[in-house]
Amino acid sequence: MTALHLKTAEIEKATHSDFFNIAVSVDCVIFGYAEKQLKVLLIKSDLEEFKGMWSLLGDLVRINEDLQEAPYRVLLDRTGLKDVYLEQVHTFGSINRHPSGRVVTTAYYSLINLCNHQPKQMENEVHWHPVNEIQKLAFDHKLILDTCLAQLREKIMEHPIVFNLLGEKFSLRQLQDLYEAILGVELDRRNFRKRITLKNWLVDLNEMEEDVPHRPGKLYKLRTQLKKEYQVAQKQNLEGTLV
Amino acid sequence: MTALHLKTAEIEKATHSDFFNIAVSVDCVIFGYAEKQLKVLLIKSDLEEFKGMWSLLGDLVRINEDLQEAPYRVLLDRTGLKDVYLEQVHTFGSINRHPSGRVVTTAYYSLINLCNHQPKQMENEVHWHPVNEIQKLAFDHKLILDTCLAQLREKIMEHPIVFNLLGEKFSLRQLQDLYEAILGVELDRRNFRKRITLKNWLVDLNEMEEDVPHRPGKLYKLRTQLKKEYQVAQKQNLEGTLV
DNA sequence: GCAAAAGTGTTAATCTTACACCCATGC
DNA sequence: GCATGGGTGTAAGATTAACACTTTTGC
Repeated sequence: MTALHLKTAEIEKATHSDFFNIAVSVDCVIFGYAEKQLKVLLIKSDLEEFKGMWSLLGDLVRINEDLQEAPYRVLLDRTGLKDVYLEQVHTFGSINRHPSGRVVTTAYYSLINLCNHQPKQMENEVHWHPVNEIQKLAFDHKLILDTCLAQLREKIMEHPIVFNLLGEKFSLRQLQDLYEAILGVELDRRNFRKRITLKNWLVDLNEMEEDVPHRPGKLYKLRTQLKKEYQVAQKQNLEGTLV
Repeated sequence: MTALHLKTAEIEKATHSDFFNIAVSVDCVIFGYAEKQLKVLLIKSDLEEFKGMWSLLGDLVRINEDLQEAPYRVLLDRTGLKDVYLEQVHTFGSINRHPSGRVVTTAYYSLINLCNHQPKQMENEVHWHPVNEIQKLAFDHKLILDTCLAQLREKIMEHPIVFNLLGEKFSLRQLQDLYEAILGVELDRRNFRKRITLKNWLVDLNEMEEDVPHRPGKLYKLRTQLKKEYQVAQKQNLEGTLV
C-alpha cells in the first residue's frame, strides 16, 4: 500500500543484477516416422564433454526473441520447415545440467513429416534415430526425450496431431501402424477403425493404395478444418518459398 | 566426428557470454479453499509499473539453486509450509513480459490447506482472493493463473490431489463442494459419491460430523498410501519444527 | 490357388447419466 | 414437526473390448 515499498523496474534490475546471468535454451524433440518406427532427430554433440554422444537439437534463446519463437527458429534452421506443430512440455533447470554454465532449458516436441526433410540440407552430424533404440543421450536429453514421448502418448488419442507425421494421403493401416509405433502396443484393427471413424477426423478420398502386394486399402486425409488447427506445416526451402 | 568442430564447455561459455544475461523466475499459483470458494494467494506488486495491482508469489531463481527447488523456497518463505504439493505447468518467456528486463518465468501451482497458514506470519500485503473474482493481475499473471487452473481442472478427476486443500478429515459433501468450486459446475450427489467410491481413494473413519445443523455426515480421510504419494505437506513453523 | 492384408458386425461388460425417496439430526 | 442435508439404487444409454470370416489383389 505505502509507496515506501514500491520500487521501479530500473531499481529492481540494478538490485537483482546478480540474477541476470542465466542462459535459457530450448531443446526440441523432433519426431518423425519411417519404416514403421517413431524416430527422433539428433545431432552429434559439439561439446568435448559429450564427445561422440548424440543430443537433441536446441539453441540458446536470444535476448530479443520470445521463448516460444526459439523452437520454431531451431526447426527452421535445422529442417527448413516452417509452421510446424510444436508443443511445450517441461522446463529443466538443475544447476549442473549443462557444463557451460547455468542453462535452464525448455523442452518442446515437434511432429514433422520426415519425407519433407531434405538430407542434403542437413549438416552431416544430424541423423534420425529410432526412439526405442535410444539408451543414452548427452546432457539430460534422455530424460527430456522420455518426458516428451510420455506427453505425446497421452495426447494422440484425444487430438488429431499424429497426421503431422504422415503424408497428405494415407490408409487406415498406415495410420494404425503409426499409432502402434508411438504407443508401443498392438491395437485391434476393427476397434481402431471404429474409434477413428467415431472421431470424424478423416475424409474418404475415394482413392486406393497402389503398388501394394495385396488388396489395396482406401486412402483418407485429415479434414481440412482440423488440418488448419493442428497441422499447419508447410515445406519451405532455404530461400523462403513454399515447395 | 572430427575434433575440429568440438569445443570445450569453457570455450562455449565465452562464445555465448552474451546469452547468459536472462533472469529466470518461478511464479507460484498457490491455491487454497475456504468458504466454498477456490482461492489464490496474491501479493501487492512492489513495482511502480504495477502499483496497486496484485501479482502471484514468485522469485528469481538463484544461481546455485535448481529450478525445481525455487517454488518450494517461495512456498516456505511465504507460507511456512514445507513439502507442499507442487506441479510445474508452463514456462512463459515473451520478451517484454517483465519491465525489469528479460525474465523468463516457470509457473507452478500448489495446493495447500489454507487453515495451516498463519496470517500473522504473512506480510500484510499478501491475501487470499477468490479465483473466480480475479479480473486482472500484474505482469502476465492472469494468463498464468488461467493456465494453471485449466491444468488443475484436468488433473483432479484422475489424481487424488485436491485433498491437499482439505483438512485430515472431511465429509463427502465437503469434498463435493470442493470439486464443484474447482470445476465451476454442479455435480450430481449420488454419481459423485459412486465415482469417488470406485476410485478407492478414501478410508471411512467411522466418525461423524459434529455441530452441523442437520443430519451429520460420515467422515473420511485419504488412504495413507495415497497421502504419501500426493500429499506430503506438513505444517512447519519458522524454526523448522513440525507442528 | 495361394499369400497377404482389407474390410466388416455382434456380444458382453463396463461406465455414465439421470433421476426420487426415506433418514437422522437440530431447532 | 419441520427444515436441512445425508444416504442410497436402478434403468437407459454410451463406450469399450474381445473376437472370425469373407473379400480383393498380386504373384
